[in-house]
Amino acid sequence: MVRIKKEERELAMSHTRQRLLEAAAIEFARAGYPGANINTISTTAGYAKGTIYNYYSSKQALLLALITETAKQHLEFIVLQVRSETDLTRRLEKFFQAGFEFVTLFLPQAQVMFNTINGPNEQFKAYVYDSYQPFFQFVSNEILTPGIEQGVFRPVDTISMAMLLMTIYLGTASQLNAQGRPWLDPIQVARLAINGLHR
Amino acid sequence: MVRIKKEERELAMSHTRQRLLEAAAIEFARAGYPGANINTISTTAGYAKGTIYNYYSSKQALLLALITETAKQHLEFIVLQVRSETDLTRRLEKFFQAGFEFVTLFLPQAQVMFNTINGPNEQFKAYVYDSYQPFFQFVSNEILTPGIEQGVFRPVDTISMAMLLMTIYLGTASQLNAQGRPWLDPIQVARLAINGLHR
Amino acid sequence: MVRIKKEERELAMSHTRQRLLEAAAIEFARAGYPGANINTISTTAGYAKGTIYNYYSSKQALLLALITETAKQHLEFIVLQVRSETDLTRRLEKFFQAGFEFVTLFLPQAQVMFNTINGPNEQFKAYVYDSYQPFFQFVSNEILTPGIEQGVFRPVDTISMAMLLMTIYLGTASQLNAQGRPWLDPIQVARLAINGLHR
Amino acid sequence: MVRIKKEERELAMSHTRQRLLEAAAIEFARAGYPGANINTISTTAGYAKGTIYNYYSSKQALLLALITETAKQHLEFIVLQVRSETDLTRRLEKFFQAGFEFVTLFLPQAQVMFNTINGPNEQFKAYVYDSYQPFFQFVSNEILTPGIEQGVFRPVDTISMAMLLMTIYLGTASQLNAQGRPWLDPIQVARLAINGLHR
DNA sequence: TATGAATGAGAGTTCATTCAT
DNA sequence: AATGAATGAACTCTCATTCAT
Repeated sequence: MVRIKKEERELAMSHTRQRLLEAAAIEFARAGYPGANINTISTTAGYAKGTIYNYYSSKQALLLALITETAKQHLEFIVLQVRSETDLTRRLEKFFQAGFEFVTLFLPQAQVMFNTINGPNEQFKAYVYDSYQPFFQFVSNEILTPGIEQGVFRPVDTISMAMLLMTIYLGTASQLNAQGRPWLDPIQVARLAINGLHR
Repeated sequence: MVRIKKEERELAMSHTRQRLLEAAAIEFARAGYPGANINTISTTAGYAKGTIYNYYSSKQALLLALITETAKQHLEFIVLQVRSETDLTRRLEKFFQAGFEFVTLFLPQAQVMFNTINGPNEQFKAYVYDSYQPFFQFVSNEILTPGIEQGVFRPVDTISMAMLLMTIYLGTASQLNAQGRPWLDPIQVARLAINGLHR
Repeated sequence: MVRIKKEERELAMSHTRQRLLEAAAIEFARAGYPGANINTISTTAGYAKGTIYNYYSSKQALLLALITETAKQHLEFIVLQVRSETDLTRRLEKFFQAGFEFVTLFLPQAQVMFNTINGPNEQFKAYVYDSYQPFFQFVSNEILTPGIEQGVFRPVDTISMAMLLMTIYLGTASQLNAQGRPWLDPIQVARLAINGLHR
Repeated sequence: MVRIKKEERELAMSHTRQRLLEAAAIEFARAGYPGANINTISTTAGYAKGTIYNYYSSKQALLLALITETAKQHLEFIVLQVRSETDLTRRLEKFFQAGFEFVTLFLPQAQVMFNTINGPNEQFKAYVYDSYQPFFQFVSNEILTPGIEQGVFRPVDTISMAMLLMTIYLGTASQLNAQGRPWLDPIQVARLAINGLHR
């Protein structure tokens, strides 16, 4: 009895948490961290002002939770698609394609990441980098290193090149037109990177 | 007599204005627009809180003035160096080199531009784009178009490629290490772009 | 259950609102609109500075709410007493008497009205006039017009005479001695008006 | 030589003083004392911000000087016209007529007096009353007392009636329409007062 | 005498956070 | 678990006043 109630409660709380994170993404994207309004987040999620503090201890904690969550989704989303290719050049292409697709599908979340990583708050920036470590590892281990080994790519420092590719991806995908879509073509960006990497 | 006095005064005011802009760059870079503190800016510049309003009508006006000023300097700085080269490939390389150098020399100003262009405020973003129009024109007219005509570069849409290059430049140059220097090598970035552009 | 809670809350909020309006009257009366201090108002009402903005969106909104509220009370107070008389001359006398009594009973509110109507802010002045329209109507319809019809008063333009009487009332009742009481006798003022009106 | 220079200087200063007072009247009338802007006053007068402090030690001192000056002019203006009549009833009428005329001719100055006397600042109010003492004396001594002696007016307490008449005059003359003219007819107001006073 | 750049106290307002219900 | 009234620190901006020139 108690068990069931507990489970129900946890389910409900998890649901609330999700709604709050979604609302937080929208509001942080709209106004940036300092400009974001806690009240707006709660209201958008369908709750009252105070509710948010039952789930997150502060505005800052809310942002960090959102970053963690988004980084996880982001990695998962891209890894799945990239791994579906075996050809390394195709993988690189897919990396940019999937990346741009993620931006389109999870626009507010993506905007928050971009703004945070390009924003002035060093603490938040570092947190994003930490959260994206697996991402760098993935690009290095499953695209660049095997590509170099197979002689498809020029021999480069994989970690720093992974960072460069990530930077290019983030930089280009974050340039959005009025409809909130990237105005650069992922294929064009990918081709630039591929040409630059091919031996 | 009056003439000299007036000139002296204008010189002094211009000096004050410069100090305020410099301090504004530092503070806006440190904390972003919403987090920047007007009092800190004045104090950093060596003046009292109210003085800033003798020169700029609002915090927003101050930021816009800083953007205008920085864009002018930025363009001038890069154009001078790029034009010293005649070879188009070297020009592209120089573009990235000079760009990265500008970031190192005018770090706070550069950070403000990067943060603004990647920040959530659409009005400010548009203002930066407007201020950088001559920049796009320059890359298109004096690097890409002649390069394509001479057969050095692949035929591409020069305007959209100029934007892509700018985006890559901004994206990569804005990734700074703890010492405030770009942790990517401009030559590496330039080579990627050049390889991507060569026919 | 929820119903009761809601009602309780609304009651409490209404109470707070009243306290804030009372405090606002005192402070606006003490210092005038531009000189009034929001912090003082909140504190006088027993709340913190910010609380006021949970109820009124701005200092201006607070003043307008106070004017509306006071005009309503003022009209009600005077109408009730004037209507208790049937003789028109007595009604006019009662009008002044009740008016002066209102000033004594609701001194800060009355002072705010007087100061506002005589102050330099045209917007506020117009708002007061609008709020007092029922007042002019009342004096015209229930004192002057029937008085003229019964031959008690000289035939005059009732609306402009109503304004004149109001002006005299406001002008005389607003002259307060150090104890905050009108230093003119309402009866004396009324007699002047009555002699002036009698045929 | 020195003598002449001194005189010249005093003449110039007196001229400056006049212009400052005129500008002060306009600005105080426009915005009230707390809302009035010292800078605007100086500029309106054709001087720089600091100049005003060479003549008046503070904003408050400026207002008091303006009140003194205006009261003097006001009295002079009315006394002259009232004394041209010998009939006491005509004198009372003339009192209102001249008073309303003064408002029309010296609108900003008049508005400042009205606003000050009806405003919340007790110190300023008291200063106005002091400055108008000769006025009360004049009405009492040269209109009411002889009128009662000649049996033209009812026997009343002249001082308090003088105050009442002044209050009515101030109250009615201060109600200005959009063109800045009193919207009550001085003759109508005078007749009311006369009817009220006649035996 | 006139100037106007500099000052800084003080204002209205916002909003993250608390906590009693 | 959810609420929302209350809080008060912190912010941008205004403007009377000073004073070196």
